[in-house]
Amino acid sequence: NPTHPMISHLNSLQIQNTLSDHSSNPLTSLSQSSLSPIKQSSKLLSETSFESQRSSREIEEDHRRDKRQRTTITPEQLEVLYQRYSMDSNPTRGVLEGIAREVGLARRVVQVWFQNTRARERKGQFRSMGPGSSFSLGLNHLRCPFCRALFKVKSALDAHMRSRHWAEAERAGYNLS
Amino acid sequence: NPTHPMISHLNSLQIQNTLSDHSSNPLTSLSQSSLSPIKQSSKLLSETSFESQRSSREIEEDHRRDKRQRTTITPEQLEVLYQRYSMDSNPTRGVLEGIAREVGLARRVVQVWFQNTRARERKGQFRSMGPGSSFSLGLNHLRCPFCRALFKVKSALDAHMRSRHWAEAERAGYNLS
DNA sequence: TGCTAATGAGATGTAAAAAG
DNA sequence: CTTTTTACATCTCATTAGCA
Repeated sequence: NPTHPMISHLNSLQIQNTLSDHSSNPLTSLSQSSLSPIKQSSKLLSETSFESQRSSREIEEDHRRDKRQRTTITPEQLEVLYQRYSMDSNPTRGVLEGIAREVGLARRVVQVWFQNTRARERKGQFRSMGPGSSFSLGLNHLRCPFCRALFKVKSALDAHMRSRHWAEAERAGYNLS
Repeated sequence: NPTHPMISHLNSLQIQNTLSDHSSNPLTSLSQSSLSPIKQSSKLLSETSFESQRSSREIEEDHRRDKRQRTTITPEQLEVLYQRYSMDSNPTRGVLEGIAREVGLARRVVQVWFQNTRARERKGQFRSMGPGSSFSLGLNHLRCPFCRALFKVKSALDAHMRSRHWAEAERAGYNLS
C-alpha cells in the first residue's frame, strides 16, 4: 500500500522553532493553496512534514490521486496525544507544533486529531485509551465558560481564556490571575 | 464592495478549504498572472526559525505569490503588547520601535496592532489581560484633550501632549513643564 | 463494519489593506 | 491617524470514507 504515510520518525530534521520563549517567532508563511480554476476535487492532503523529501514528481502523482489519505496513528503516538490532551484539550498553535514534533506527525494531523477528540468527548463517546493509560474521561472536568473547550488543569483553562476569550472574560469579571 | 477587481476573488469563498495545511503547499497550478507585486520589503518578517524547512522552490514561489501575509501573534507577545498598551495606547515612533524589538515583531506589525487595538477599544471590544496584569478596561481613562488617545498614567499623557500637541496645550493653558 | 481520520461549510476573531 | 473591508487562521458540527 503506497498510501501508507510512513509514520516513522525520522523527522528529527528541523529542530528549529525557537521554543526559547520570549522571542517567539511569528511564524510566517502558511498559506493555503488557491486551488486551480479547475475544480480538482480532493485536494492535497496534509502530508507529514518529513515527506517534504518527496520529489515534485511524487507530489504531482498525489495530485492525480483522488483518494483520501488516512494516517494511521500508532498506539505509542496515541499515548502521547492523550496525555497532552488531558492537560489541555485546546493547545495553542505553538504547543500544538511541539506535540506534532514530539509524536512525529504533521501539525495538521495533530490539529485534526484534537478537533475530532474534542468533538468525540463532547458527544460523550470518549474512550480512555490504551494500555497503561491513566487517562479517563470524567476527570477532564473544567469547561471553558465561553466555549465548549475542556481542560484538566486550571492553568490550561486560564491560558485558553486569556488567549481566546479575553474580552468576554474581562467583561464577565473573571480574574485570570 | 467593489474593490480590487484583481485580488478580490481569487480565493473568495468557493471551495474554501482554508483549512488545510499549508506548509508544504504545492500550489502547483496556475498561472498567476502578473498582478501587483506586493511591496513588502524584503524581510519584513522574521525568518527566524522555522523557515529552515523551506526549499528554494518554495521560496521562489513566495516571490510570485500575491497573497497576504498574516502574522500570528503569540499569547506571550500579546501579554507584552497589552501591558505596554495599558501604559500608553499611542506610543511615539521611538517607543513603538522599542516594543517591536522587545516582542520580536516588525515595527509595522506592532504599529498595526496598536491601531487595530485602539479601534477595537473604541468599539467596546476591548479586553484587558491576563495574569498579573493590573490593566482593566475601564481604567484606561485618561484621554488626551486634543485627540482620542488614551493613557493610563498621567506622565504618558503629558509626554504625548508635549510631543504632539505642544501648541494647543500652550494656548489652552496646560502646564507641561 | 465500527471506529475515526479527513473534509467541507459556516461562524468567529483579527492582522493587514484600503479608503477617508 | 481612523474607519471600513478583506482575507486568513481556527473552531465547531455534520458528514464522508479508509482501514484493522
